[in-house]
Amino acid sequence: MATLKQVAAHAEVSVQTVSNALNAPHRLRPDTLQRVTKSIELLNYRPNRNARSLRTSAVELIGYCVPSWPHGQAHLVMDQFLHSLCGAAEATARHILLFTAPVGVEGMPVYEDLHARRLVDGFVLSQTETHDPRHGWLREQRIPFVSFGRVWGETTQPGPFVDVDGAVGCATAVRHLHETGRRRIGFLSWPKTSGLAEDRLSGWRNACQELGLPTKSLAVRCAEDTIEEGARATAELLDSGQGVDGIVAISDILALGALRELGARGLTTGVDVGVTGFDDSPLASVVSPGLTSIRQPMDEIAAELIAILTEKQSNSEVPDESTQQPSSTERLLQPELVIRGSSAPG
Amino acid sequence: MATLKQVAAHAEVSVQTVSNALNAPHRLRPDTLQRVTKSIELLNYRPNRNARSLRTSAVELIGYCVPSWPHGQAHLVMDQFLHSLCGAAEATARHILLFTAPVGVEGMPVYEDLHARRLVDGFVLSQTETHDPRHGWLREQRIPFVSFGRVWGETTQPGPFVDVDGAVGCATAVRHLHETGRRRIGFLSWPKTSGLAEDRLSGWRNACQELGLPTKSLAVRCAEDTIEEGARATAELLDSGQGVDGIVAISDILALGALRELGARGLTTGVDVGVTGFDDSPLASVVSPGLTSIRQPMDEIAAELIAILTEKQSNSEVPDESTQQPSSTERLLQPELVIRGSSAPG
DNA sequence: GCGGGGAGTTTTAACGTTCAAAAGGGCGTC
DNA sequence: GACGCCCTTTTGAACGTTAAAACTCCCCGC
Repeated sequence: MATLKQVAAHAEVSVQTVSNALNAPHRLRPDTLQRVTKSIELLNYRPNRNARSLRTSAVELIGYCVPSWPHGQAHLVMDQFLHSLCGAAEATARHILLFTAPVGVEGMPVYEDLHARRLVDGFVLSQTETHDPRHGWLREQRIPFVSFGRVWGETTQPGPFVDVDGAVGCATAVRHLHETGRRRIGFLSWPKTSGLAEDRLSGWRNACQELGLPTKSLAVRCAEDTIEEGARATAELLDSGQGVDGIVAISDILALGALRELGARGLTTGVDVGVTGFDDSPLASVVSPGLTSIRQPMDEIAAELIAILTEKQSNSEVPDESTQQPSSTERLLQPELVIRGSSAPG
Repeated sequence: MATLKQVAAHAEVSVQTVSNALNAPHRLRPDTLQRVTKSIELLNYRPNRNARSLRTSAVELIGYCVPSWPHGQAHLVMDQFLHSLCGAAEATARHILLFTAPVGVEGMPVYEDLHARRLVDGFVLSQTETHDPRHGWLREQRIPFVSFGRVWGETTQPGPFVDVDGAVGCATAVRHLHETGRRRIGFLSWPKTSGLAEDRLSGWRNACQELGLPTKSLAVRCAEDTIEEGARATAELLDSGQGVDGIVAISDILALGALRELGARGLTTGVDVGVTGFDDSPLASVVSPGLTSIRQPMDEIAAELIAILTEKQSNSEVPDESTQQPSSTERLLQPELVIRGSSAPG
């Protein structure tokens, strides 16, 4: 494996010149640059990342804790997210390092250790919980991080975040169902303890009120995110005798439950009742009729996450104690409604 | 951030002694060890991984290419796999580095680059395809790797692998359905081009023949892995007039299609017809009745992958040109049938 | 002709760790 | 008491890179 020294010898220049050829080519005379470049190619030289990181004390690696869900409750869009995140990281010559850690504050020593041993420069957090303790902890330790998802239950966010406007997403779904002629639109939600759920619920309620649609007793809470619960809640809506003709579900799984219940009752999804889900998970396109769903713009999210994290790092070189302003970067991105058969004009 | 030097000064020993305290504690006199250990704890010292890697030229990082599927066709158990893989890596003080690459041989320069720049020691491959070119390429470059999944279509495997015996899995499913009283068991498969599918199909066929059950025209191929196709194939089976009372599906998605079709015909899953899926994806437990499914032992798989990769690395220190035997490590693990309502005694 | 300046290049000195070899100290042996 | 040996600790060098300072030309102005 060729080193800088060998390239230097081959091109008959000093090591530093070769280094400059790669990191600051404008400093070289054009002919020298060309000569060095040729030697680099000829010897198939690749800089040793460890040596570079040791010198510059930047590893260009970003830590991401792979979430461990209770069995059966899986993150159906995680592979999409990871793919986007990797892509965004690579666009800035960085990579993603995966690790596991206990949930909550219990896991913080793991984060701290990875940072102290210089395995990563910073972290991308996801699966934020209400009053998530990780953000504040990392902030105190001055460990760079950015969160995918707001921390619910706080008046001010404990750090930079990127999130998707779930309320707007649900409002869009409501308006779409309204446009296709639905007038009694129900909402399948989660327990009140979920900040995420309350946010999305508010989007549904506001949109309905704006359009002059009823909301009273049209929101049903599901105890867990299963097809079974979605079906049960749908049954509840249909049995309420309000003539429900549209259902906005807070997740694709619950929406699938709705589809099942409609089918069981001999109703035609997309004709008798319009249904939308959330996340545009693989399920949405695999089911039939296809499930209209609210898609989070993963590529954009990932790009913003990486951008915030990298600009944070370069800024943190001047950690001015006195003017320690939060200056948290906050990005709220707009989701996109992917329309499929489940909401076809009825 | 404390360094070895600072710890050494604090404990009044040389740097090397502190290094030894961590890497070869038996070399120190007990009292010295204790003094050094105390200083390490007091200063909260953590070795700098970059410096260590530079010196030892081992980064303890394993590359894994995050698969990019055509939209809609997702890897439902990827998060399980990644979680297990991370855990196994961490058990040996290693970590997983994620990256993206074009599929097939096109992506090999990315692998080569990561290895040349010393970002990773080796790779875990997955999503192997028939005649996958990656394995041979890596082998030629003498880049350590291990494959999750056999390379189908080869007479000898091009490298070490860990895989799950899909044939045995399907045979188990057949026997289970037989035990619960089913006598005409169909099989939902994929196109013939999939080596994976042929393997699992053979398991179904052999088990049926062993039990004296019919197989003729009881295997149906689905063009793609969707609920729609699963439903269509199930309809085909039911319409064939053979009195099918059991269905072994090659994937959970296809099984879901079977469930839907049964429901649509007023048949009760688990009573009239028993159904099994494959992978025990989150869907299996989220659907109702729960889907009996064949679970791949992810933790065990991951542990074997990491074990093979790490022993490979320590062996490769003696790359004896003359006795260049393949010596590929090959592990075939047994899957486990997770029984749920979809196959309840009928 | 000589100092000033700038572009291009080299030299020096790290970054934090580990390996190899050398040094020190205690102890038994003859 | 000199020698050798083992056990522990130290010294010196190296891993491959980059930041910063130093050096070398060469051109310019006065």
